[in-house]
Amino acid sequence: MIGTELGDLRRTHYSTELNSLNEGTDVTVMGWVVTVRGHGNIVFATIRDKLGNIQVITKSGECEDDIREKLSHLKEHSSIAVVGKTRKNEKSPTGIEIVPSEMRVFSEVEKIPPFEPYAKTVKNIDTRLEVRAIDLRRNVLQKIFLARSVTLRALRDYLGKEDFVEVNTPKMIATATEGGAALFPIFYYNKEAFLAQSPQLYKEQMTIGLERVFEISSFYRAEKSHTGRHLSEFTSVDIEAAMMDYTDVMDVLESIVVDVFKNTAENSKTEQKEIGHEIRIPDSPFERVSYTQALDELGKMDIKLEFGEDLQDSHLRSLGEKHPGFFFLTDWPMKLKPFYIHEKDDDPTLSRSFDLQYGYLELSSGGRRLHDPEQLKSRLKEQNLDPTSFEEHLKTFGWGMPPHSGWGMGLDRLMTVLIGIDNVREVVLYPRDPDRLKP
RNA sequence: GCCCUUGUAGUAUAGCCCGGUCUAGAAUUCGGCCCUGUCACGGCUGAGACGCGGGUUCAAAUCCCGCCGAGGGCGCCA
Repeated sequence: MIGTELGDLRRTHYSTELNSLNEGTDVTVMGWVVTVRGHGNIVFATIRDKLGNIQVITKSGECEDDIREKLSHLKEHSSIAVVGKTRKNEKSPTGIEIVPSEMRVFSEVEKIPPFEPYAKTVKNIDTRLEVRAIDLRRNVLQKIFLARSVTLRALRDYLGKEDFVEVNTPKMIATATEGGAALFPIFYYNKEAFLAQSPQLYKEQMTIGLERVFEISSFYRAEKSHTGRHLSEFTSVDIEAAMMDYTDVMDVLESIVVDVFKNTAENSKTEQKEIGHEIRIPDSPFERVSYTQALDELGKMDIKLEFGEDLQDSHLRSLGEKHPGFFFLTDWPMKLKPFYIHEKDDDPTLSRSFDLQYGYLELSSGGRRLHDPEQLKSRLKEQNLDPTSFEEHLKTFGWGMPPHSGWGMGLDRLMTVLIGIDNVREVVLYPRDPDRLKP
């Protein structure tokens, strides 16, 4: 019997659950055709679902001829259900196979797919992104996003244990004059508005009531960056904590990174195998290198920089070679840091700030924030920002803003490090960059 | 914004440097036929491509120019 509708039919087992069943058990599996191998009077097909593959065998005399006939012409990626009995057979790839008594073809492939479902590597990332949904059906991609899911859970678990409250801040904002990265303008009824590039101001305000907050969300930067580590829409992990100095949140960052690596390593064993990368748990504590030390180290490599100069990508690459793996770059000059960063007590030209590096790759940056509104106002002026644009933000500081610190970490970059891939687009479902808005 | 690389069937590629051998080759995919234990089955057979527009030349996939597309790097990056 061959049908086309789901009707009352439901899956009874996933492919990987069949091995524990007795021979002759009635099962219904649902999934997608991977390959069909015809031999005239005997036709094999491999069906995949989200957990794995299972072989279907249609042999003349064992199974209706029209099922065998139909199956032999199904194209890869077709979505089907097979109802039948299990049979153990050593010649089957998984030791068990299904002899069908009924088949339903939900959706038959008409167009030729751009690549085979079993393909491990397809060179052209653009071809894949054009048909991302099909791309994501490939094993490797499935495993990457399963690992990402494990990582997200580990982050939430850890921060929850440390009494951080998960919050959701607005992504549509009114202020455009925060300096730094360019914002995406949007229409907000009859007003101009922007997509948020960070939860910075909101998460700071939240420390008044909730003390410790975190957010994992998408943010937007209209920078025309063409690199393997920038996206126009990216996922950021942000925390902000009252009554903590920057060294305290560095400790949080260090242990959450180690914890996430440990957790993801343990809970994605099959994923790592499929991806072909073994997650290594980093040694802690991470090395802490001050900006001033970094200048010295670069000087010894014949790279002369004046105090106050920003570290270019090439400089970070040199530092990254000297400090492979994770390390903190701390105590940056005030002038290189945003207006809300707190200076050091013993040297007001230096800030209580840090970046977390993985080699040359910047994973996170954070620091101690100013909580005195007057200081904030004068810092805004120093950086040629208009304090009136920040009135909404500043007024909250008049009601008992505590000392606080925090950081933001790029989740997509963290995933590339975890998985050992060098392009963030591989670890984002539908990446957005200056040249790609679809699909 | 700047720089480098690149564009050949559905896909991934050979050919390009050094123009004629290209009627553009092999793989996979797709169509047809054969096959009762395959497993990316196999065999036979058929179909399918030089991004677009100019130029050089007796002759252009091949050399030159422009456009378009793609990849990467730099810069930018609360």
